[in-house]
Amino acid sequence: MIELYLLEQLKAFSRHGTLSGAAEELHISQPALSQSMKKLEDGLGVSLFERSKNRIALNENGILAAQLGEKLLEQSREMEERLRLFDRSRRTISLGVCAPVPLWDLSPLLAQLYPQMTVSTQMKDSDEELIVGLNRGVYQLIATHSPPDIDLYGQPFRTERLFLSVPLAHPLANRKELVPGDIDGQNLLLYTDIGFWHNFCREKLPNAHFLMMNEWDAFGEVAGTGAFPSFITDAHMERDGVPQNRVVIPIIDEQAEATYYCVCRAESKDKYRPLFNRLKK
Amino acid sequence: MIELYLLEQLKAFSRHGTLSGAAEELHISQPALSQSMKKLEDGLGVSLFERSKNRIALNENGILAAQLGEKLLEQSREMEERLRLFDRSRRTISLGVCAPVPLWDLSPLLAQLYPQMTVSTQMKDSDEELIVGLNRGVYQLIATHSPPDIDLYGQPFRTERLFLSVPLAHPLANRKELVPGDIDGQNLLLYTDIGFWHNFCREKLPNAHFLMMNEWDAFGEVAGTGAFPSFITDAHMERDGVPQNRVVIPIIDEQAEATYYCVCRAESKDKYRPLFNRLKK
DNA sequence: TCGGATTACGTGCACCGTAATGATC
DNA sequence: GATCATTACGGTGCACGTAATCCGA
Repeated sequence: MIELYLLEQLKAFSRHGTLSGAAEELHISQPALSQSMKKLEDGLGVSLFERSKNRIALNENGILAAQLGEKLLEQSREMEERLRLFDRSRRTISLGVCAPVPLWDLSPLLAQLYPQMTVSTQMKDSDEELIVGLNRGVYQLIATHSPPDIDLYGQPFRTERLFLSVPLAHPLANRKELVPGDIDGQNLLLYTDIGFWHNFCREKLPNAHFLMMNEWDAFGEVAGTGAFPSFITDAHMERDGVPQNRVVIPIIDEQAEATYYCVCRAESKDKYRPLFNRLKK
Repeated sequence: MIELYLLEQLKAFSRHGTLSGAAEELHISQPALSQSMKKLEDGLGVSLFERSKNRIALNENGILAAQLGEKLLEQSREMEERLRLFDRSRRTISLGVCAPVPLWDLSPLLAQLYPQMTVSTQMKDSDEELIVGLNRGVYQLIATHSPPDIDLYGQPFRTERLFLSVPLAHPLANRKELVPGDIDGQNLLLYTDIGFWHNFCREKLPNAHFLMMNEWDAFGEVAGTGAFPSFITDAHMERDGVPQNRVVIPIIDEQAEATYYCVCRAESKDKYRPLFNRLKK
């Protein structure tokens, strides 16, 4: 049986055209490479080189061998790659979410229920992307804000409702409720990683001016103290409390309220049964 | 880089399910195999086995690795096979002929003109088969009894004419010439390896009874002394002389005379130029 | 107790390096 | 003389073997 390191050496020679050049690249001595190539010819039972006294070159066999060898090496690399990827996928749960809040429930639960697995998460704006990813195996679990198709399995586990947080002195501060039209055109402070809520902003507030912030802490600080209105949700207030010195006004719109569903492929239902049971509570 | 012998060992283990069984098949010791499998896991950076104290089995990774490994080994074998075949084809001229007689000219000429090549010959009943083989690279040269298509290159180099050889006492012995109808229905001695002449027998002598002989010497003996008529050709008589105590009668039929053409692919024309030149004489 | 896996340790070979030689420019 | 390949020879790592140990049926 011919071994791959010999093919790697042949490949190097094929690139350089000289044993010395190839040997240098391979970090082995020239005589060692010379012997290896003999060994390769011997193992294959086929001559691969035209040898003159101090010159060596591939013959037709050698050219073909170098091509086929390179292909084989490529396939071997692919195989290793696939194995490592498969292994990684076996020990990680890839979680796709449509917004940050579902993570608050799912992350700790997954860590607790599957302690030997690592959880990797990705946020997408659209449920469609998440569903495609789930079906393709990119995700094992997804959190959407729409009920799952019948060929998937899932259940609702949380709702989130959108409010506007404005400074006390803000013109809207005395309102009891708002519709998107009240906000459109304003300057608004916005955290970048909000998943599908971006769609709400794009569709319902096409004329608003957003000040995007991608650091959560900094955003929290500015949102709590600055002069700009910002969005906040019931979920956030449950966790972090109601902001001081701000007026929090509910937004009345069908898209201002979301129900989150945890979804997996139908065949994985049993595997994630513990998770779904816990989410029911 | 992972080496193939490790995959071979993994494959053996995958078949047996135990290290001891696989080690036996591989003619190595059990500890050696145990270490090899560790080395494989280490090289791949992936666990392949579920180990309990005195039991070891493939895990999901291992199952996949065994599958992929087997595929890779298969590809490596294919590569070796292809190389050896290619090498063989480089140093052999495959010659397809439609009858034995063309070999008398071509074999010695090829041996003389291409002394470093070995010549392998194959006989076929139909020119079509030969031409397909030529186009597919199965043959480098063919001898047909019909002129070559325009996309091929070839030239005529010999004719052969069919006679019937009958004992002196045979009812046909006084005839000056024969047509197939005179012979059909008779018992005839026939050598098996006659190439396209079989077609003549099938088409023109559908009711004849053939006594097939596949050994040339034995055939020659029986044909020269026995009571049965047999075919003979001018080429044979030129080489071996006219048979004693027999009457040799020409057969009158368009298919009873053949002109042989030596044919190669158009792009090989120059390569076989020396051969064609010699055949012209 | 037997079959099977691992650990520990020794060994031989194969691969590689160094040195020397030969050959061509 | 410089470059490049081969031959010769010596060293070392590694794949394998043997022996010992542990474990479970």
